[in-house]
Amino acid sequence: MKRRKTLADVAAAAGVSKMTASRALRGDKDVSQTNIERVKQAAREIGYYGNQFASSLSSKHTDLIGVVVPSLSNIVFPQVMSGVTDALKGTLLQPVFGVTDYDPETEYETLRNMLSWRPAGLIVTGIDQPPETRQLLKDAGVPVVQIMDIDGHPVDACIGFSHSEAGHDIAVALFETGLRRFGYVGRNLDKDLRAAKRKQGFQSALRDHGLAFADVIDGSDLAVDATAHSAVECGRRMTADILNRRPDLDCIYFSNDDLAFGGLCHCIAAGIDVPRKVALAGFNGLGIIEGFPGKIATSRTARKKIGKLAARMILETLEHSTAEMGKLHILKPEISLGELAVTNDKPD
Amino acid sequence: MKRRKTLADVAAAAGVSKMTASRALRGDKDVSQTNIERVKQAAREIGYYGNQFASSLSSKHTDLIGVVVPSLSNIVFPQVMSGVTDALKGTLLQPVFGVTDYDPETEYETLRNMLSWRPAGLIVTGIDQPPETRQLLKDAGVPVVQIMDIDGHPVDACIGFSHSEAGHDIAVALFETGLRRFGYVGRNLDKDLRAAKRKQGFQSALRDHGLAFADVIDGSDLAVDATAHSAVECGRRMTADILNRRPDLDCIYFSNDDLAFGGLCHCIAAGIDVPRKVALAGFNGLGIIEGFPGKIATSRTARKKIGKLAARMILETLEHSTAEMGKLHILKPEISLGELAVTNDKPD
DNA sequence: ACTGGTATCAATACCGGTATCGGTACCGGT
DNA sequence: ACCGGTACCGATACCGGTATTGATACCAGT
Repeated sequence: MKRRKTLADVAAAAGVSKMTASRALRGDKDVSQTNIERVKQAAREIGYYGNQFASSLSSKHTDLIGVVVPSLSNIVFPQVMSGVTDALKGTLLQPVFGVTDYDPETEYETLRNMLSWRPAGLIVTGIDQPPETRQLLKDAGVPVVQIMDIDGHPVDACIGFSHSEAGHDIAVALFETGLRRFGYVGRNLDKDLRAAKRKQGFQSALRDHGLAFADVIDGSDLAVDATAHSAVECGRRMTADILNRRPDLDCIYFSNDDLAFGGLCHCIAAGIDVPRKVALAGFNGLGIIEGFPGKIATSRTARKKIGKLAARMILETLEHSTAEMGKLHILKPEISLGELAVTNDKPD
Repeated sequence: MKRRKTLADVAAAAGVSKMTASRALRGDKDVSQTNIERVKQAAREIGYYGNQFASSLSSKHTDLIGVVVPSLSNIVFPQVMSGVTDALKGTLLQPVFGVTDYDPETEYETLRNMLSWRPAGLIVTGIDQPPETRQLLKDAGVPVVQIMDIDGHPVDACIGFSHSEAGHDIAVALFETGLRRFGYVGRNLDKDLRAAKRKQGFQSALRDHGLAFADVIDGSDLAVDATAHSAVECGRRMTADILNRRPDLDCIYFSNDDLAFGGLCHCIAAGIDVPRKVALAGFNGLGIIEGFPGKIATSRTARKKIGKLAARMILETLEHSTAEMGKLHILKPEISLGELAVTNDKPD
């Protein structure tokens, strides 16, 4: 393997100094038009591409934005990442992704690792990092945006919405359509803190009306092996279970749309009329529920937009060295009741 | 913002030289036990974490594995990424992801950019890169694994399967269950070359029996705005369209499971018996089709495993400086006919 | 006491870029 | 002819680590 081309090679080929070559390639000023072309031509000819290590080390500056998400299997996070990528397209900045598997320890390590790359900014999912991790973020010395959750104390900027409120709100909306006997189906609540918050919010709304979940399946039952099956499949089975135990339920709140959709699949296969016999409510507003439009109530979250905004906020902060956008952005989920809505009122 | 801690600070705090501190932190040899502890203690106290730029520049060595995927919105690729991440967990290597949006130009730029990080290895989706991009991969001087497709000439190692064969095989399987009037529903075939290959393979199998697609919707029709809706929603609408035009179809081949599932949703809502009135076939074996087990025929691809294998192959190559695993791994998709199978034979 | 070997450490020279700053050439104005 | 200003360029000194080499101390063996 032959030696990699360096800037010196380009400079030599173009007949200029390293410095001029460097400036020409970066579009810096103080280079004549002829030399710009000469250098670029030379670079292309010998197949030169820069060395970020040298560049970043020397300039004490990177174009990296660290993005930490808990999971890749939940489509929601790739969508957030996609938003970030879009917002950064065309800028000089570039996202770097890290996955934590919902594990605080892994999260800490991932962040440490990212910081060793001296990113220009950080986007981190969630707001409930343990103290040590928070400290890391605080001391990072770069803009930090926490996303997807605002129930807590942000380290710096924060974009998202309140999950407990989201749970609360859809509970109220469902209650107002006349539903009374609620069940809950979820899984991985021990790790997915935000889903747990939604459940709590839902419960608190029920309590306001003197109600409580008539039945709960949260995956701590061994009824379903959460890891062996897809979310849709789990939702289907858990729904079968809960409706078997409590056929009188008139509404089931799921921890997300995938599970809810699984629930719908069960109901359709079992000939259960949704939403008249039992209403189903999920969370996120995923594309999947468009398969049977209006059947599943949900809270539509602006995932991609959150990613975009987070990236833009970092950009702003870097450019103006102070966030002009404000430190907190709330993108309240929009409740969609689907067919449930026609009996009472009709939003959108 | 105070100056970042450097190795020199650690060394000073520990009362040793930079070099000794460096060795101690990296677990290199030639350091006394007492000094190892002294240095590590000092590093912890002043909150030191390394500078990858300096480290990698000096050692001419990185722990990065570049992973290039075409999209984040198609759940398949996050799953591949997830496989890579898993396989790399516990090693010193670390994945860095890049997204191309199915655009060759973006792919080229993404790769150039990755190479400027001097990765230790590259995992690239697809095998049909344009010449210039291929050259980049060839000259990279690091192990390159192309994944997800083997229909073509790999640059180096290659893990995946033949899409045209996959299309061909499921066509044969479907034909053997007695189906004869086939329709095709897909979208983005201009960009998703692998989907196009499956379609071709399917067609060639049909030709072998003197058949052809009775009708094709590939999204070039303006019937559905491909970008405005989810894949499931698109599948639903396109299926409605094609069955409206050709109610006599007895099987529809979709470019993937999302679309196929949308098709199933339409059929269920419209009271069309699947698979007896019309059979549906997709591709990938996504979790989503477990919502109605057995209803959709599909080819189950080992996406996560492909990611894992690719990462492991890079590891192997780096360790032994020669791939012991062989340069080509074919993970042939497993055909699942679902309910169609019971009429003829029963696999699994 | 002398030699060779081992363990441990520090000084030095880079890695491949970029910031900085001091030239040089050339221009128009007087 | 002289001067200040501008445009352009290159030598030099780093950036923060690591590979390399050489130095030192200490020990066992003879």
